[in-house]
Amino acid sequence: MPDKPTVDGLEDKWDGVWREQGTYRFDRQRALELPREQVFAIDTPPPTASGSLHVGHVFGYTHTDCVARYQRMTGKEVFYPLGWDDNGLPTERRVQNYYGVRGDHAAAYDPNFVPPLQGAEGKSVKAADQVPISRANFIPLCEQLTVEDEKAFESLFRRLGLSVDWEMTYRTIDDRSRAAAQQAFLRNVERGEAYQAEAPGLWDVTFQSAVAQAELEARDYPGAFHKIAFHRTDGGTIEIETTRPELIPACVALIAHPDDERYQPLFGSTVTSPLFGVEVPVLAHPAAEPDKGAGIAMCCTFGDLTDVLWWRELQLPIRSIITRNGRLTGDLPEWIAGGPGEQLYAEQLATKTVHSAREAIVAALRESGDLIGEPVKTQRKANFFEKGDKPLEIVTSRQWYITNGGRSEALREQLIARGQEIDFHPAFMRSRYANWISGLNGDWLISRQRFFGVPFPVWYPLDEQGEPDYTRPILAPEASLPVDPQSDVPEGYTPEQRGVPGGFVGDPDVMDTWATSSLSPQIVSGWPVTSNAGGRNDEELFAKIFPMDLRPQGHDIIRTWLFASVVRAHFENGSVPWTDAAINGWILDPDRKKMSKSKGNAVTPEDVLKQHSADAVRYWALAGRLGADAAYDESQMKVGRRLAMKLLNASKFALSMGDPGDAQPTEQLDLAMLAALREVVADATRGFESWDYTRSLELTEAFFWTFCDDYIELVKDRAYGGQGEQAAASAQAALRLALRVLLRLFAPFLPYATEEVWSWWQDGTVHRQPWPTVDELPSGGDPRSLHVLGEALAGVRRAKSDAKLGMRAEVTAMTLALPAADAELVRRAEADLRAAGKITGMTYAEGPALAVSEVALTPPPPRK
RNA sequence: GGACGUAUAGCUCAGUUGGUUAGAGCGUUCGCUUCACACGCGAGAGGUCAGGGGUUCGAGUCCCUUUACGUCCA
Repeated sequence: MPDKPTVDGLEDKWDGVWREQGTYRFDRQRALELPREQVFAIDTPPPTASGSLHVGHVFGYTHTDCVARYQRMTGKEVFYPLGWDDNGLPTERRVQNYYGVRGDHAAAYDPNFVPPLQGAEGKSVKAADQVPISRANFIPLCEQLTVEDEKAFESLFRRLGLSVDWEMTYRTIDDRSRAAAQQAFLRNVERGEAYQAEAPGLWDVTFQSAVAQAELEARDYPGAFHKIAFHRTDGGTIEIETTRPELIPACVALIAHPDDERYQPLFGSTVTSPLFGVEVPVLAHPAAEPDKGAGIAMCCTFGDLTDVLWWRELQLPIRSIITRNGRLTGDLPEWIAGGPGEQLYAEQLATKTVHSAREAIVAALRESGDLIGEPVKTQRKANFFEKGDKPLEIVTSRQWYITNGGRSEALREQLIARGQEIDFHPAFMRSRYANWISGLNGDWLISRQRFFGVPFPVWYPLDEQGEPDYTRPILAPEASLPVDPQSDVPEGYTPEQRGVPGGFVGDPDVMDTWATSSLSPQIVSGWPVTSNAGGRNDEELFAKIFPMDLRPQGHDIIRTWLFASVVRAHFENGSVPWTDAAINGWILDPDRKKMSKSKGNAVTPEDVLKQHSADAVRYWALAGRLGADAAYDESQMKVGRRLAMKLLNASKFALSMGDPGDAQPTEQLDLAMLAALREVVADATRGFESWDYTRSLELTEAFFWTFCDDYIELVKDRAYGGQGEQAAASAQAALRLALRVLLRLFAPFLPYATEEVWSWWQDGTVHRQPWPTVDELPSGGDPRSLHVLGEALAGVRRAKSDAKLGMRAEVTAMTLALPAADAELVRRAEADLRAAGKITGMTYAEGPALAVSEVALTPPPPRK
């Protein structure tokens, strides 16, 4: 037992011990032998290991750890792995900045490639200065850097005290994950749940990739309404308002609401577009908004998602002019060729950016007189990729999709019903899930034209002209997974046939990262992958723990990770992936804004942990309730640190009173304190069982302060022997009994301080002790006794405080007024009260409520 | 425009099936070297429970409504 205990340094000491002793190791054999309800399996979010963590991460992970620790102490075998979501765009971007490179599908492989930079941070390298390199050169850099980042993350999570089994980590890009993602995909294809389609989709010009609905973010974007005249055959005009005049050459129809009387006479007629003279129909569709602009809109294929809807539902032709690089197509569109706008298009629009094309068109409209008035500036809502900063375009391309209910009422209902099988904590989070499904407008687009991800296990045969035949995809056999179609060769072909007529070509795309991470329950639980890549198939374990117990995650990814996981388990396993979902809130900075690295308001957890200690940071995190956003608040960490310090000091003091051997508590006050603790044990357990562990912490903490401030103060004289040996033994026994229970109640919250104290006088780790039960504590006491004695002591303290004297002042006389029943409780512990209050003279009086009066005080002698 | 959530002390938050005088911590004020802790201890001040209406013997809590804020969707 140290002389001056401190929380500093406990992390290094105990993390090492826990690692060495395998304190948190998952015992597979025991799990298999136990009944299912005695196993607790957690599907932890794999963090994106790109760059540094911020305190927002610490928040959610601490909550999960607290639950894991509690469940472990109740005797369950806790399955608590952790993975790294290393594939995907965040990693690519970090690699680009770190090494000063950029993936380029057109670049050739360089076997002797050395990156121009090592360890650059942030945006110190301009995009234009990044060296374009081949996919084959780019991937190894991603591999290298993520491994480094993951080490830093693990070390931080260990320091935080996460009780995960660090021997069960996985990466979403490792062999097993890739094989699992590919196998699940192939089965989706076989069952008709995945398909490829040539269809209009959202496209990020900057990242050169398709984007899914779940990755959208609507943002305000400056624009201007242009009032533009379309020409009727009778010589009149129809005026429309648009923020995207550059799309006039792509116009396929004008559309108004069917009930709009202004346009009803025109439905079915045709008009011609200004400048280009293309004839387009005037049609009716309920998605047109009568009170927006002129109430009639031009439909272009494709300006936005409404255009896609119209195109699909009204069977309109495709007149696409925006290409993947965000510029207008360089080929003269056939519907413009030979018309009045041919020259305009060829000379001023072809290959131009959207921005320059708009300027050219507006100038031409002004000249032709088809621009009515001047453009009016406005803020329009535009769709952005959540990680991008240019509005998304819609381009038509061939992509893979997984059905998710967006185009099937029946599937939508099934998936919403799956949500009913999951207990959400808090329960209202289920409506986020159901709302998202109800609002889906298409299937899940999973192709990404990126580099660092899981490739599609698919090739396409090439015909005599060297064009791929997408109708006959060559699927990799399950036993061969994982495959990379860029380097692996499909059965029946030779490497020389790659890219030549009559040969084959690999699908160049990778999957959306959610298409892999949505399988995390299967990946971690041992779901058998036919090839057993990575050697971690475990059919027995999978049968035991799937569906898992708990999915903890943030509310912002209900629409992505949670939903996608339910979709995959629904298809592959015909069940939910887990029975409970615990949804944590965000960390807000003091201005109530979400803390995030990109906003520059994030605090790095390394410094915070060092400054306040892991227990302190955990205390802050665990004081935030499930589902509620929490303010970043270092003052709460200071409180946590104070609590951990108090636990060390009070425990040291209590233990220093002496070891009573086999003696049992007999004194009334001791039994009263233990009876109060019985209630705390019952309530704290109830808190955990109802997913309200914050309440358990509050209850335990409140009791602990009473224990320190009142109980210890009241009994310390007696415990030192002031009332004889037997009375001392009772106090000593009660102190140790209480401590043994308190340490276990605190263990899920403050793993370091509790383990430290436990080690002073007990064997083994506190984290493998059984969760306390009321039966461990004697039931004979009256909890009210501790309360009344505490009140009486407070009265004495108040008198001294009012007299501006120290607590060492002697009370030579006082009157204690209180109800008779309470007086009896005080009398039975009067010696304890006298000693704690330094009371040498006191008399009792009858009164309705406890009150201390007529106090005579003698100041303490000055100390030398 | 729709869905969900939030509104209680200067700040961060509790407040159970409706039931005494609405609680805690931080901060603040005053005091105290007290033989575990000054990273400490003791005491005090501080609230029209967002506004309005209703149900009830009784409302912070239930119902209606208004307002503000947050998130997601359109």
